[in-house]
Amino acid sequence: MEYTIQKLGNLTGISTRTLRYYDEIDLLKPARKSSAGYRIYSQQEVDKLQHILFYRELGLELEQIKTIVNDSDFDYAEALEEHRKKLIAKRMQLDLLITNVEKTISAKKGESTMADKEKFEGFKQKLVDDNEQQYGSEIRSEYGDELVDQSNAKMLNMSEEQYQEFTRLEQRVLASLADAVKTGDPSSDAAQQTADLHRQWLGFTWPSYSKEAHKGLAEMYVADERFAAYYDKAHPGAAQFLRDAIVIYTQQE
Amino acid sequence: MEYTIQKLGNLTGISTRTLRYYDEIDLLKPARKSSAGYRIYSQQEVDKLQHILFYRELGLELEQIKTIVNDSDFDYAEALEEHRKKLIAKRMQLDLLITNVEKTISAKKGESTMADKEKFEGFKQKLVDDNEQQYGSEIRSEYGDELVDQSNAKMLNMSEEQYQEFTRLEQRVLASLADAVKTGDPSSDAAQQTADLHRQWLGFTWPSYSKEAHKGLAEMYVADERFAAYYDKAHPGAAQFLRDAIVIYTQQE
DNA sequence: GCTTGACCTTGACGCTACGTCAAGGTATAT
DNA sequence: ATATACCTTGACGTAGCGTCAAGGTCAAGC
Repeated sequence: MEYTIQKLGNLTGISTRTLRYYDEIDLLKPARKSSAGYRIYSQQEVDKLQHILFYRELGLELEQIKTIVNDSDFDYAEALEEHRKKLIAKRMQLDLLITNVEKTISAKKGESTMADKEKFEGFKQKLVDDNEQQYGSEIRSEYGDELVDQSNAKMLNMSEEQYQEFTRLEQRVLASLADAVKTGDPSSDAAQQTADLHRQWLGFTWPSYSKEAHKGLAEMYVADERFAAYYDKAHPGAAQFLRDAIVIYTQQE
Repeated sequence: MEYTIQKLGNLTGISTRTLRYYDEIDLLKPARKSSAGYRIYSQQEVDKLQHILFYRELGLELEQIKTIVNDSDFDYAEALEEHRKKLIAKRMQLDLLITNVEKTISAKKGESTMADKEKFEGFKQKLVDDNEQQYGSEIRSEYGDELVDQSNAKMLNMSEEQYQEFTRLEQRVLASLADAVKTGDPSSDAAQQTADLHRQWLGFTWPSYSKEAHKGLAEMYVADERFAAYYDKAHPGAAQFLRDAIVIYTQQE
């Protein structure tokens, strides 16, 4: 079966302009051209187009897609993982935006008592600061821990001390965990202390404590490899160990 | 104080090209031009630029900003609210994208037993369906339940990023609550929106949603002083208010 | 064989918000 | 006078097409 450009367009829901563009950038070339210069596509191109659309659906850039569909021995996995990171970074930026917009809205609505000018100045300053922070972290790496930490701090709207307290506590959890894991016993005092620190740490971000939630989170620590990696950084097997300790901890009392 | 283009650029961190561009599109014109044709900006323009940058920071398009800063009697609130909705819609699209990418990654890793072709076909179909759903729901309303549910589904396998997402959502609940409580009306849109955010937030830690459980938790918010203290931090009486809002929310429909 | 209408071609501008030369004039200090 | 820093306008490039525009081709009906 052969298709003219419009036939193919109707089949796939892609505009003829787009198909011509894909031809132009060497992403998808027709099988041949008719004597009058018409583009003729065959089944192979239909299949290839489906591949292309698949990746386009995932938000990849056409240049990347070109590489993927042309190089048969391309590392899809890595490309996708890379792409995922980019998307997540984007989402974090969006989150920042949304928060700022919401702040602005509520400030505009709520505190008309405040001198408008003054308010504005405050916002301006804040945004400038935000900007610098963001910019700085962008330079550091694509989206390193810093950005995450900073946006967290900002978002949490914690006071600075609180935030430091929070991160300190996190460090203490890690340190304590590294220590406890050496005992090899999740029911040991050291391990149970770690679990308790972990509970306190949770208190910063969760409004309430429940054993079930705590245990649920612990399960996630082993189920999700990214989480696991975070804790295993402290010591190999630490995520598993922490899970066990928390399970015991939540069964207590 | 008067500024040449570069002076102004250094003052505000904006490139001269950008300033020239803003002149070109009539967003920010210099106060006057020197005899040699140099752009001269005065204090007024500095202030206006700050306004512009403020809105730009919020992700508004320059055309919109032009309207806002030129029409003195413009409805900021509505424009911002509109913008917020757009951002949220974008974020949900991003969430879907991320989900799809993750699905693809895990499928590639996990089920290499499946014939590649077959797998692909499935995905294609799935993506098409997703697409239609997405498109459909976008038409139905700005962001219908489907999208919310879909993004919820993803959250159930919480990863590290998702955990951060979770904490951010929590902050949004608080911000929204602080805003809503000022209306004094638990049935107001703002209050109901807060309740809805709260529901979404629950989705992170509860395997399934039920109105009863939701309402039960709300009751606890006033019964237990620790809960109350947490929410009252946002605004005195906020816990009570949130309870009332959730009760109304769960009675809906 | 001619007309009509549907389909095809290439070419080029438009969109967003600038970055980045390029070619040439201006201000200031030495 | 010269070096240097600064200014101007003009124009191309970015991603992924949408949207004319001007003109050639094909099948069908007369």
